[in-house]
Amino acid sequence: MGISKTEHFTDKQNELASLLKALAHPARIAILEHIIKVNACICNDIVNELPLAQPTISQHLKELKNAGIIKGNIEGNAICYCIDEKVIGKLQKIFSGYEMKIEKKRSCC
Amino acid sequence: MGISKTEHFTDKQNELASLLKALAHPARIAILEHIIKVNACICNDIVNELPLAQPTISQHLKELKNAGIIKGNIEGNAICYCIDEKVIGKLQKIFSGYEMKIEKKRSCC
DNA sequence: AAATAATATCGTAATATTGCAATATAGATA
DNA sequence: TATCTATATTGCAATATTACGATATTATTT
Repeated sequence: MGISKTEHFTDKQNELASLLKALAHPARIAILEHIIKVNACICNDIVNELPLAQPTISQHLKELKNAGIIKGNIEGNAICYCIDEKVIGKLQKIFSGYEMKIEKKRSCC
Repeated sequence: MGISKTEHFTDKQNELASLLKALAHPARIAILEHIIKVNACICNDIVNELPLAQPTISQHLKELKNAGIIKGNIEGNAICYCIDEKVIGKLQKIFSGYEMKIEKKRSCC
């Protein structure tokens, strides 16, 4: 198949899975980390930084942008990308929540 | 293609991407959340809980187990699954780290 | 206005993922 | 030992993802 049966899960579960999928690629992690490091940069900086062709970088940036993880501002003929704190913050909260619940219970295995 | 050029990225980046991929499916999020909720359960509980066929659940469990997110103990003819705290803890720390770095800088867009 | 620079989009080939029926395996129980 | 119960594996069809060459778009520079 290759298609996920999203209709049976909660909106939160689908959203989280979708966010994680947007980050679940080493190039997109590398892009995220590079933007965090330099605070903001244009697409071409990333093309020079990573060993991938320009259309491939553009595609990865689009996915990160669609997920709300980064945002881009037009600056002349370039586009300045930076992190949108909200989504990373959301992920951090979700994993903190998981960890707290797991710590409370434990036992078993 | 469909193949990722992992050889050009750091081990940490590849590992994180791989972990996130293991969680990047609503069924696997639902499985994780169910196990957290009930602390530990056998595969069949999940089959009854989720609207997916037994082989599909088994496949998702395998991926979560390979990623180290859950672990399974044989109990008679059933297998008792529970969370391995280490990996969720690792993810929580990584996202906390990202958030701290982002908060420190900010500006731009 | 032409050339250049930065980015996006399209089309496509290679590969990966998802879901499940059919079947295998292994322990429990009658 | 035959049957039942729980889980895993195999094989396959449908779909998604990844990567990139070719090309389009848009703004800047000459």
